[in-house]
Amino acid sequence: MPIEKQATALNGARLPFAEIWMADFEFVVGSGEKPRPVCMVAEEFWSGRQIRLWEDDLQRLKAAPFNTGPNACFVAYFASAEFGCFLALGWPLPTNTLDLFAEHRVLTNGTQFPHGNSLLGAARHYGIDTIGADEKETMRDLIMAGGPWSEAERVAILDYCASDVDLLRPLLASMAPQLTATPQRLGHAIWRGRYMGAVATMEHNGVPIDVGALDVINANWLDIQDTLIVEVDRAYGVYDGRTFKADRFAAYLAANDIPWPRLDTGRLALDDDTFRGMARAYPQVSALQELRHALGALRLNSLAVGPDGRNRTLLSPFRSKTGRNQPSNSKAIFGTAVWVRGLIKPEAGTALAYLDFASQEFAIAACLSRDEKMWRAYESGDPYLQFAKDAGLAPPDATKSSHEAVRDRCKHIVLGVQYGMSAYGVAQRAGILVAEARELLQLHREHYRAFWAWAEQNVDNVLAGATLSTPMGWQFRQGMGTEGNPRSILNWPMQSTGADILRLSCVRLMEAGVKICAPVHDAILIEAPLDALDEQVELARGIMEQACRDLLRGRACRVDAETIKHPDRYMDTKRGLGMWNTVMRSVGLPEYEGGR
DNA sequence: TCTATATCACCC
DNA sequence: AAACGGGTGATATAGA
Repeated sequence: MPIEKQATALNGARLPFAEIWMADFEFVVGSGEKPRPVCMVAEEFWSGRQIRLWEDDLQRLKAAPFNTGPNACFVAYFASAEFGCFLALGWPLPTNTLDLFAEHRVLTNGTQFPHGNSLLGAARHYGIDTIGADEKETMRDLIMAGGPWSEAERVAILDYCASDVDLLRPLLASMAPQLTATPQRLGHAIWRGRYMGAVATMEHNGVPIDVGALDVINANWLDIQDTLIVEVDRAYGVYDGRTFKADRFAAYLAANDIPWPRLDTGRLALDDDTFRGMARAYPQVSALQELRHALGALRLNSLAVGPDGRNRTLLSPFRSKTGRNQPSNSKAIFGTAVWVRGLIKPEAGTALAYLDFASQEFAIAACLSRDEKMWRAYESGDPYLQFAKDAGLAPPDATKSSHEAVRDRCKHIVLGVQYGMSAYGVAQRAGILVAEARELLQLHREHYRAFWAWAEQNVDNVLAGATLSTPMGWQFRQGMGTEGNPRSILNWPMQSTGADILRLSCVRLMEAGVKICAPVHDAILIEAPLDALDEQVELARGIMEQACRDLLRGRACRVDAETIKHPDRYMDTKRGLGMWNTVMRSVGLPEYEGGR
C-alpha cells in the first residue's frame, strides 16, 4: 500500500509491517483448564481479507492461517487470551504483536476515565461505536455454555467474534499516532506484545499440584475448622458456629475485666497485632489469638487446578498501576497463604526451581538514582547491616549475628524508606521509639543523598504534572484533578521497574526454551527434567541477571535459586512449615520431613 | 433477609 | 491529618 494511503488509514501514522492481522478467538475455559477454542476471526488491516474458522477447522491447522512472521504484526485486545488458543492448538506464536489492551493501559495509566479497560471501554474512550454490553454478555453466556450450538448459533457466534475484530481496526487507527510517536515507543509496545506470549505460555504450563493432598484437605476443610474452634472456644464462648462474634467477645472482656483497644469507629480492634499485644498482658486470651491466627491462614477454597493437576489462572498482566500482574489471590497458588505452597510438587522425572531477585527494589533504587554508596551497600550482600555501618551505628567488622538488634532496626528503615514510611510508621513496625526512628531516617537521608534527591524529584515532577516512565516504557501520570499520594509516587519507579525486569526475563526465558510456570513479582518458577535442572537453573539465572543489566545501567541483582526435585514438595520452612504441619496433623497426613 | 461497607489477612 | 507501596479476597457487621 502506498505510504500516503497507509497514513490516512492510520491517522497519519506509519506501521512498518507488510501485513497487519487483527484477530479474536471465542473459547470455553473451565477453572484451571486450558482454553478450548471455539472459533476465530482474523482480518488483514490493509487488504480487508477476512478468515473465519470454526473449532474443527482450527484443530486441523498446525499454525495460524495467516502471516505471523517478522514482516507481519498480530493485533489483538488482551492477546494472552488469543495466544492461549494458539498454544492449545499447538500453533507457534507470532513474531510481532501489538496488544491494544496493554497499550491502552499505558496510555491511560493513572488517569481516571469512565469506561474501564475492556475492549468496549477502550473503544468508547476513543469515541468508537460499539455493541451494547448486554448483547456482549448474552453472547458470552451462549459460548461459555460450551455447545453444542445450532447452525444459527454458530453463525451468530462467528458474527459476534467478527464484531470484536471490527473494533480493532478503528482502535488501532486511533492509537497508532501515539504508538508510533518514536521508534522506541513502538519497540516497547512490541515488547509488551511479546510478554503477552510469555503470559499465555505460563498460563498454559501452570504449576504442578499434589492433587491427592489437596483433595484430602478440601474434603476435611470444615472438620478442621470445627475441631480447632470447639476445642479452644470452650473457655471463651465467643464463636457462633464458625463465626467469631464481636459482641460475645465484648461480654467476655467485660466479665473478665479486660480493657480492650477500640478503633475510631468504637468497634473492638481485632487485628492480629492487637491480639498479640493484649495476649502479653492478659495471657488468658492467647489461645484465642492463636486460634484466630490459624483460622485466618486457612484459606484455599477455590484454587484453580485443572484435570491434569496443574494450577492455572489468568495472570492479569498490566493490571496494577505499576504494571505488575495481578492474578486472583484465591485461584493462584502464589496468592494464597504461604503454607499452601506445600501443595506445589513436581511431577515424576521433573524438578522445579524458584528463582528470585534478592532485595530487588533496593538494587533498583540504587541504580536508578545513581547512588553509589547505596549500590555498594547492595553489593555488600547485606544492605541492612551495611546501612548500619555507613551510618556509624555498627563497626566495620560487625556481622549479622554480632549486631542483630541494630541490623533489625536498620532493616525496617531501609525497607520502610522504599514505601515512603514515616518515623511514626517505622517506629510502630520496628517496635522502637518515634524519636529513634526519626533519627535513623535522618541518617538514611544523610548517607544516601543521591537516592533521596532522585526520589523527591520524582514526587515533585509528578505532582507538577510530569509523566514517570520505566526503562521499558511503562508510564504513570497523575490524573487531572486527582490527588497524588507522595508515598505511592515515591515507590512507583522501583516497583514498576521491577515489573519491567520480570517481563523482560519471562520473555527471554520463554524464547530460550526454559519452561516457565509462574511469575511472582520478583521471582519466577520454572520446571525442568531432573537431568537438565542444574543447566536450566544456570541458564535462567543468567537470563534474569542480564535482564537487570539491560535495564539497570549494567548492574545485576543477585538471583537466588531454590530447587525442588520430585518427590519432594515446595516448602517455605520459615513462614509456612508450622501451619502446614498443623493441617497435616489434623487431616491425618504425614508431616513435612526432609523435602517430602 | 439481602447488600454494602469496614476490617482484617494474605501475597510481593 | 495521617502516618506503608502495589494488590485480592473473606468475613463480620451495619444498614436498607
